[in-house]
Amino acid sequence: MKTTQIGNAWKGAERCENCAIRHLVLFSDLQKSDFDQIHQPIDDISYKPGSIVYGQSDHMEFVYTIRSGLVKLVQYLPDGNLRIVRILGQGELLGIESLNTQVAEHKAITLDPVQLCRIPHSVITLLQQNSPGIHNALIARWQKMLNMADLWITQLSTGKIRTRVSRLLLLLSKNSLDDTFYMPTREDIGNILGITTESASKVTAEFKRNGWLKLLENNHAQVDENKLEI
Amino acid sequence: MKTTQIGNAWKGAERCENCAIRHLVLFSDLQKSDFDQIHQPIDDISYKPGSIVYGQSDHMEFVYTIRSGLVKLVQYLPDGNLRIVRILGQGELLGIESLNTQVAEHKAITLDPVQLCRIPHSVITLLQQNSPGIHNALIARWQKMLNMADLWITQLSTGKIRTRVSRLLLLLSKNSLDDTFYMPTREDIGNILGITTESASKVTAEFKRNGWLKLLENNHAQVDENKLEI
DNA sequence: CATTATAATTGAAATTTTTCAATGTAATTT
DNA sequence: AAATTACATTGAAAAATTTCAATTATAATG
Repeated sequence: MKTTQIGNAWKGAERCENCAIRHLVLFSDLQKSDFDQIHQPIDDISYKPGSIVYGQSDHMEFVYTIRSGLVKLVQYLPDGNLRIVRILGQGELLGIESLNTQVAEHKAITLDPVQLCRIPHSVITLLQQNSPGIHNALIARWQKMLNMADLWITQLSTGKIRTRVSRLLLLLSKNSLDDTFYMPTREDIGNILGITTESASKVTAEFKRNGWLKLLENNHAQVDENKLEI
Repeated sequence: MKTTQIGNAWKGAERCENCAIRHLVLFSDLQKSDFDQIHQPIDDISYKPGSIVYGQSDHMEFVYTIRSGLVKLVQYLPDGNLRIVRILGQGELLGIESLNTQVAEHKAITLDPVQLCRIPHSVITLLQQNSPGIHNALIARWQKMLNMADLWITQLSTGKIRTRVSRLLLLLSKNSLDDTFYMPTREDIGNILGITTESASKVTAEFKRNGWLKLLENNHAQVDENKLEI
């Protein structure tokens, strides 16, 4: 975990102001004067694949903007079982729920090399008082999260396994910028769909045999969207 | 569908101000001066069980506060299949997502006799500009929705059917104010859990035979929480 | 109250999914 | 490059779930 301080007590958030992906993040609507209010350091942190950003029930003092990479949100059942409830990517906010409760609802684990900006709760609170634009940015994130959660229920937890694996791969493919996408491990596919690792493997192996799914370097893959959509 | 106008162009929202469940609804934090800004009518509407409040993809100009009763949110898959993604009760907001997009993400159907307050989007927009308290009230609803959605994924879409039916009944029971709760039809249980009506029936019938579930008048029921928790 | 319609239950067979154990493959370390 | 480790695949049997068809119970209606 490598940390670079983006702003600090005297420099404020000038680097946020000029951030290459600012249009994608929470601060897109802010003005220069808004940035001048920020006096807490906003750190830019790099994570290796498989790193735990925070754990379920952790006390939280930060939220995290994803600059690049993918993060899975995992939730545990009382019996120790778990389910992956979302996968978040660039521009999305980790730990948004902790702004109100100070507690993380999920465990957040990086899937690939990830860069996050760590924003203190106090920065958000301050902006909420003085920079009304931040509200819409936050609500937009809530809305996106809820849409994704509903999609998880409707598309990924309903129907036969083959259908659900198809829907997941299509989703990953269509959300990707190029024609390849991050291919989760079979275990993760299982935990996304609520099925066993073996069942996930049987279906993905079948798709590969059919030529509908091609595995590439670096945990990436490519699908024939037309074939899977049937 | 019986409508009573709560406020109107000249009376404003004085009845909202004195609403018996105001502490539970979106307007809990508002001051007298806030209510004085409201000049659009807020109607109080009664629905019979099984009424459609709005449909998926409907153009929306209102959100709805639940004064009493239960409402299910249904989402359709492209193939015509459907899933119930949430059940909402007193104090919760229907159509919150339409505040940003003007479009309903779900079909909303009443489960029992329901009373709703229909609030024009314009009222919320106005309050967002002048009454900062409304933001927290809205965010609290987003957060509750997302918690419920995650719970639906983790608890209700994971595991064997018997476990999932147990979890659902426990959830309904624990969210209820008294020791009875609204018992969904077996078809609805199926659409909540993503299983067939028959499977839902087989398990609930078994619970009844075991004496763990008792059906009462009026689509209500009671469970032995200790037995189901095993 | 009798009738009709709707919802719930049940059982047996078919299908799907999991389980368990073994093997194959790929990536990483020594 | 060999050894080790982790991940992926496969097959057969067991278990869970769906399907389909029939029956029973409950609610709604004239």
